[in-house]
Amino acid sequence: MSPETPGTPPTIADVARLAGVSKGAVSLALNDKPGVSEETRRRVKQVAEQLNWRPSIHARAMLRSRAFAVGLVLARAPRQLAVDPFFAGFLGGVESVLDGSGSVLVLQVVGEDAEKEADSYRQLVRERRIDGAFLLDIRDGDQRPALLPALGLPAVAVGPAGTDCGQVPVVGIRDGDGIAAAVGHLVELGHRKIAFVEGAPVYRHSTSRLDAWRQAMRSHGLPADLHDAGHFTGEGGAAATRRLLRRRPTAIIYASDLMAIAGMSVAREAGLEVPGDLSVTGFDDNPEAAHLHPPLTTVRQDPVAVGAVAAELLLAQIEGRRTTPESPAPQLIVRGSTAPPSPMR
Amino acid sequence: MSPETPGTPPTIADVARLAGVSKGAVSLALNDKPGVSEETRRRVKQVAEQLNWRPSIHARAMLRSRAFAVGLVLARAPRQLAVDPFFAGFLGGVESVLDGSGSVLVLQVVGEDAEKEADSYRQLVRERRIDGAFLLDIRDGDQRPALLPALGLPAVAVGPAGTDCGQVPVVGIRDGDGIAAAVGHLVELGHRKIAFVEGAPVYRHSTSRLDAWRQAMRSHGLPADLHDAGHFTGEGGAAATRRLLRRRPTAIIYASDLMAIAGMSVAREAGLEVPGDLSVTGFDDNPEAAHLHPPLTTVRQDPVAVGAVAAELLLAQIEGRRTTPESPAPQLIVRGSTAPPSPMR
DNA sequence: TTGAAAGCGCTAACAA
DNA sequence: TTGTTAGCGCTTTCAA
Repeated sequence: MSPETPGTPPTIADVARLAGVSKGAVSLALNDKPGVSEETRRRVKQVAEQLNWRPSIHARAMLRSRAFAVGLVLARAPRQLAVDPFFAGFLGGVESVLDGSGSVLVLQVVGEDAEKEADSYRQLVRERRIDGAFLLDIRDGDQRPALLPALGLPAVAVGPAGTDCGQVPVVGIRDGDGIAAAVGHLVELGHRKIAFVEGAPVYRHSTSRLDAWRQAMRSHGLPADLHDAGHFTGEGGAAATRRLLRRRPTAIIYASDLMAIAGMSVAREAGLEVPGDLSVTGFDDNPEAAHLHPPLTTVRQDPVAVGAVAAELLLAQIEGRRTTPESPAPQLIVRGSTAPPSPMR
Repeated sequence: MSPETPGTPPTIADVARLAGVSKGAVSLALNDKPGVSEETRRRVKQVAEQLNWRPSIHARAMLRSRAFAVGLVLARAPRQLAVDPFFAGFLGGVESVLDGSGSVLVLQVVGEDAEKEADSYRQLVRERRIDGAFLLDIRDGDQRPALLPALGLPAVAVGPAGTDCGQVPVVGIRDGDGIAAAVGHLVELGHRKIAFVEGAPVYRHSTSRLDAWRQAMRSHGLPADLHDAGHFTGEGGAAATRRLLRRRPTAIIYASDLMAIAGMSVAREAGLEVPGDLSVTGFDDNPEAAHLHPPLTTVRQDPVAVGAVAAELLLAQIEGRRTTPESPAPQLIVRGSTAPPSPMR
């Protein structure tokens, strides 16, 4: 391994001196621009390699007015972040694309405060810290789809397919297809009283799942009247389940695994067997889902792919390229928490 | 709300011109340095406010050779990230401190490859992108405690209390106390055959929990022979449980909630009641833990506090200040998955 | 093909 | 108390 170089990192002047050329020549040589002989280019590259030199990101940023960084601002309480396996996968996908691109990710977590969130974006722009931004957790009446273009900041939104974000392109998540698959699966098993526990109505990815459930129910000729909000929390999911159970559904579709897990416990405490007396489906395919008792039937998205697509799209926008990204379809994972309804009920 | 300013952001020259002073005066005025009259300072500040001006981070970075950013490089597969509520809380805590500091967080996720991880740090330093870094997931034979100081990069490690990271200060997580509390709780209930499922032995936070279990068992005069590795995954936890169950423990302590959840399912499939025939404890207090059936007795850390302490320490180190951070104690949350052992077994 | 020089936006040392 | 100026490390003219 090369020896580490503590203290001041080498500058372009060091490279130039050692290669016996001017700073300008070094720049041309290393950026593969014409105006320098092959021989010189080779020597310069070798010296740069040997010195372990990289251009200072700040010096480059001053010239090109590019920060070589993209931003992700999240208005969520840490606890709400922990709940969400989508986020971790998304990050991984983003990084996989950023990796070779020369840009890095600047992450800010600001708690549930839309105003602080907007200020974060403003400040990142004013300080020229980022060249573009991701827009997650699109809300009802969200100001960001207007704010980011107004700031002159390229942006990519991630949300349910069909979401309108004005000038901001959207990587469409096909949550709806996942919910429809869950409804179809349950109908096929013979269920007719299929309830739905939505998340937090302020989020588009919550309302879109509710809408998808409604539409799927209607398309099967079933009433879409049994639903309640669980706010994506365990407590909320449990409370919604308690209320819904009074109306005797034979199956409940939850907009998240966490709520489904809480719901299963409530059902069991009410003396119902899962899936014998009540079928349950979740959403997300948390790591726990496959290892519950019974294992949870759920919808698996591919957050890594979504992150990669979003990052690809954002970089393309920043660099003025065009791409037509494909966003992956969700998948229904059928496990043990769904079964035909009991004839008793 | 102030109108957004698309296009080129204002520079210090714009502020100077509008305020009718020189650029130098603007700099002094806004950084609250002496050498400028109160009257001028007031006017300059007002103009800056009105123009919505912030100094370019890159220009400042060139002068002070500071990037006003700190780095966090994570060598984990996205799936392994999703499993871990600690990480999300830690991020939240870090951000809460960074928020008012003028620094931001640069995050890199590189997959499980120690060499890529090291290269990430090297590159961030060479490009002068960060002023300091966090060191998480300390492993056996980890090269980073040597690498980061060699790169001249201030760093703060986060790991089990007592971990030696050479020149890198460690924010000690007192996992051991949590495990000891779990053992104590079970012993008090009357258990004597208490097994332990560790995580992935390569991580210090895995071995430290195993060691804590051993030591606690011995201190109660019990043998510490029933243990197995579950690698922090659901599959691993299930497999370890199957093996351990043959040796008829009355309780199993798991090094993570995910493994505990998988273990409970395995026990139930083997015809054992939890907690009637087998008591179970987890670690992390995942959002699901309280909503399982039965709810899981587990150890809760305070990852938000840990993140805040680590960030505080890192900033202090970068700025040459001294602090003596306190790291919070973990807490045993007793729920329904633990009970006195059945007299039958 | 090469070298010298200007300038990106800012701070700090200087002179007025 | 002020305004001027020299750079920080780099890219990009422009001359040689």
